[in-house]
Amino acid sequence: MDTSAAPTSPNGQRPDPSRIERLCIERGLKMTGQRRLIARVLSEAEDHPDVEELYRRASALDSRISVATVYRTVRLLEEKGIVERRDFGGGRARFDPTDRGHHHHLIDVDTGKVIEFEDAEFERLARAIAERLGFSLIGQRLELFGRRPEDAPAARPGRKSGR
Amino acid sequence: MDTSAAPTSPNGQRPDPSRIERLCIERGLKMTGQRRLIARVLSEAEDHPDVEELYRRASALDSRISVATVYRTVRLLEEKGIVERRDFGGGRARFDPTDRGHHHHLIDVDTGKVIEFEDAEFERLARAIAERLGFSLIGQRLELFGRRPEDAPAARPGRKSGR
DNA sequence: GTACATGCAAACTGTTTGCAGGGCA
DNA sequence: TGCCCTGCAAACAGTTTGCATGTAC
Repeated sequence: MDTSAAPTSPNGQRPDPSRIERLCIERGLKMTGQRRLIARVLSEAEDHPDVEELYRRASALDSRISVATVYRTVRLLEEKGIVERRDFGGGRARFDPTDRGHHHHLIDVDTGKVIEFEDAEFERLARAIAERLGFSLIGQRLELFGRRPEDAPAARPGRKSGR
Repeated sequence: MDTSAAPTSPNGQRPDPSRIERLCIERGLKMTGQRRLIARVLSEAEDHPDVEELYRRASALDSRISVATVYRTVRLLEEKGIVERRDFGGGRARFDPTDRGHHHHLIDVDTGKVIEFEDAEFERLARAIAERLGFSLIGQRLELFGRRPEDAPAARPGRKSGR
């Protein structure tokens, strides 16, 4: 997509560290070529890729990487709080850099597209509900499934949650 | 848990159809011994069992059932809208009879226990958010993850659940 | 009687892990 | 240089499925 986004120093030096790479260094991770690669793919992603997709994109940039490494790296990043593991159904984990800020998702049931949103009132409400039940809120998961009123596809609310 | 809940006719006839079994019949499912068994286990469950747990409970009542059948039946019930598939993390699907009404879940991150709750304000808010984004709300998923404060006020047993 | 449900075990999918070799600090 | 990372493939867990047999309607 955005090949121009590969920042290279004037004389062919290593590209500038990506957003996520900088975070990795900050948290003291040893930066190998593979980790740098994954960091860059994640930095450039505007969606929520799963491991397979990360592997595909990383391989395209440099094929000397294996899925096992993607799994290990992604888990490491999760432990360091650099990405969050998401589950939108479909059985594969998807990943979301935390530095994009806290947000939730609305899934378009017709197209499968995922829209991010934030809502302060919801945050407040979630905390209030947890407290009402005698808990302090650690985390939350909110997903809305919606349909654009405009288009009227023949199909009924499809149930494509199969695995 | 509630073994006394096995309803038997005066003279040892077949137990009355369970809540879920009635729903199955309503939707035209062929009722075999195994399906009746699973229907009963689900009717009596007050938590959100996974397949393994359903299998365990069903086997205890009648060992002539296999996991494969539990998987197939549970999928069938989902297609018929009789149960909902849930994912509370941990990699196994858990099941929730729909006739218990619409509700959300708070998961105790320390014990794994699941507490059900409803909240009218949230329903309102969810619809409003979807509309704001240009969608009409089809479905939603809300899960809160919480921790009981150290000096826990030993919250009253509300609607408890989980495993 | 027939179409469909079941049990068994093998197949599949996503993910993790042991081991030998390689690379970063 | 030493420790950790990586690739490979085998191991795993949850779930699905093909086939022969059994059973509800």
